[in-house]
Amino acid sequence: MATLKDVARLAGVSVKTVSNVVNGYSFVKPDNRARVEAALEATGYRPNLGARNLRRGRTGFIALVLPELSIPYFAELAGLVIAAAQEHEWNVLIEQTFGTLSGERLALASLGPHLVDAAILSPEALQVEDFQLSVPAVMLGEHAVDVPLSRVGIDNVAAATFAVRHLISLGRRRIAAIGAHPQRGTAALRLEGYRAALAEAGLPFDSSLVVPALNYHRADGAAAMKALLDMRNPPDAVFCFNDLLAVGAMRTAAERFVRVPQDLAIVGFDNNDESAYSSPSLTSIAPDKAAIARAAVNLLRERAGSPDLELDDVQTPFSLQVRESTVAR
Amino acid sequence: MATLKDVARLAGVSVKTVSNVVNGYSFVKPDNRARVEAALEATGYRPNLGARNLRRGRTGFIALVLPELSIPYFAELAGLVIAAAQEHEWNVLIEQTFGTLSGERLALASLGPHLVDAAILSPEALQVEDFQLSVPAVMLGEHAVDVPLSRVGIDNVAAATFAVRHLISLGRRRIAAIGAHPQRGTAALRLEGYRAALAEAGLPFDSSLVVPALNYHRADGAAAMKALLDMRNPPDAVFCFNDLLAVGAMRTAAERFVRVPQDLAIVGFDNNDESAYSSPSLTSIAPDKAAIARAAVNLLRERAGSPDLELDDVQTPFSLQVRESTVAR
DNA sequence: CATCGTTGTTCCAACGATGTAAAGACCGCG
DNA sequence: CGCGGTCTTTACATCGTTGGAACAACGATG
Repeated sequence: MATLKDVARLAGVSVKTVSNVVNGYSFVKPDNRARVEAALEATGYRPNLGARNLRRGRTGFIALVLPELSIPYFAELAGLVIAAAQEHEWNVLIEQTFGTLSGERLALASLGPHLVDAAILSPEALQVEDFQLSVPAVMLGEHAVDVPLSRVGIDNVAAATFAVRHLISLGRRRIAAIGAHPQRGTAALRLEGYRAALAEAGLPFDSSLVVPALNYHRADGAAAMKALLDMRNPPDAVFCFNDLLAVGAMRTAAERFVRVPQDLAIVGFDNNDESAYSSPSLTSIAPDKAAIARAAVNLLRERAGSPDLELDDVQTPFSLQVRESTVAR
Repeated sequence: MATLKDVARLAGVSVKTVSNVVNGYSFVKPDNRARVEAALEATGYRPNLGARNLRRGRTGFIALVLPELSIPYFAELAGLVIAAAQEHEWNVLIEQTFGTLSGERLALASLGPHLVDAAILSPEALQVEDFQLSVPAVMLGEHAVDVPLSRVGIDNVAAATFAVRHLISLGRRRIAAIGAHPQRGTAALRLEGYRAALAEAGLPFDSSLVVPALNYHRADGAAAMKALLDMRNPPDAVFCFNDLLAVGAMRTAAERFVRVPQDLAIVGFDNNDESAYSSPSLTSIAPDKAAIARAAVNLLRERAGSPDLELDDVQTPFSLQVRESTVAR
């Protein structure tokens, strides 16, 4: 692998002149520049990023800390973050926490300024005292406790209200919610939006219709739905706090021969790619994931330059994708 | 951020002694070791990986080059690769190619030895002449042309034969295939397996039942299925070259009120997480993804040590998950 | 007591790049 | 012709780390 020194020797100039050419410094004599460029071409020189970054005091990496790549929402988001980071010459390092406190702490601990310039976090269980980060960071989504970090995401309360309002507008009156969780900030906010929509329509809040979910996987949604269908007076609609829960719920409904949407309307949250292709297809709150990714990376760029900018809260747009799980073909 | 120098000053020893302690060198006097360890603790020292790797001539990163993280198979695999790499102190850098030749070339070009120690590739369109890699690499899956790389993956021909044999054993006689592709190696092999199973059962090969797919997304499967159902003599079973195609095909079947599996049995390939929860759930070839990830990382470990090991071909196990898309509840 | 081998420590150079300062080339002007 | 200023290039130090050589301390040995 060619180094600056090799190129310099070949071109008959100093190492620094080559460095100047590589970095686009203006004051290089045309014939020297030409010789250097020829030598660069001939050797196939590629800068050693480690050395460059050591010298420049940055690493060229950002971390993306998320629960699991096997969760479609995070996989899709990760792809978009990688693309957005690439435009700013950042490489993305993905750390999986599996949603556990220890996993998240481990990931955070490995995040030194020597490894990454900044980080994007999607925490679920972290405590306030854990947020002693040594690099600028942005948080995606919402957290249960107030945390000294900038944030990017949609307005969860508004989105949840919007979703439940949609169910109400279809004439549903016994609307359940799946996904309550003691620690997750987003869960609390979506529940709040659910209650707001009910109140707005003058519908009673029935806590037996709120089913908690320890995880947000398909299996949890299926289990929660079983519990709801076993009730003496089952719901005529369900608002699920993410699409995986909704997919699980739909699966249970199908197994029990409950017709969706006739007997039971279902709304999800996240608008995973798969939700447009299920049978029935799933109505879902669709956050603009690309906007989230771009906003997060942009925030980090500002923060990485000037570390002590004040906290920001970027609200990205969302919409409701209405599909067959609430409105039959 | 504390450096070795800071720690050395605090402990009253030389930089190298601290380095020795950090790297577990045996011959350090107990009291010096103790003082150094105290100083390490006090300063919260974390080695600068960039500098360390510059000196050691390695980077601590491996690249994972894949089409898209939004494709569940790759997302699940990426998660497993990250986990496997972590056990060998490797960080994973994900590069997305979007399955295009230019995207793959771009990704390969950015893979210098200064950036990564090794790479795991999932190429789709690359030509033989592109495989001039400057780092050890392993390929996942199969490639259309012979390529000088070690390989990890399942036996695609055997798996495809197994899948189609299953359809035949259910009494299906007009079995279609969705996913033929001029460039993809896996497509050619799966097609070969499909033909082998037909031949074995004495069934005729009908090329009008083989539908190509330019991409392997859900939309492509849906479109291909439409074409099949529009035939004068539509098939009674479909073997799809991946689960996304199968999901798309099932969607089309549902829209046309074709009953699965009664009128049409469907088998997929990859066994995505979502395939267990669709309605009907999807029968699919299930490669052992964790085994693939582990094998790939292990191969790279050997190759990174001694670059010119002979090519290897690791066959990982697979099974057939039988579900409702071929056998009704 | 000189010598030796084993331990323990330090100094120096190097990895590949870039910032700084200073030196060299070149120009026009008085 | 000498001076000052603008280009252009170079030497050197530096980022934080580790390998190697050199050196120092030590008890044991002959």
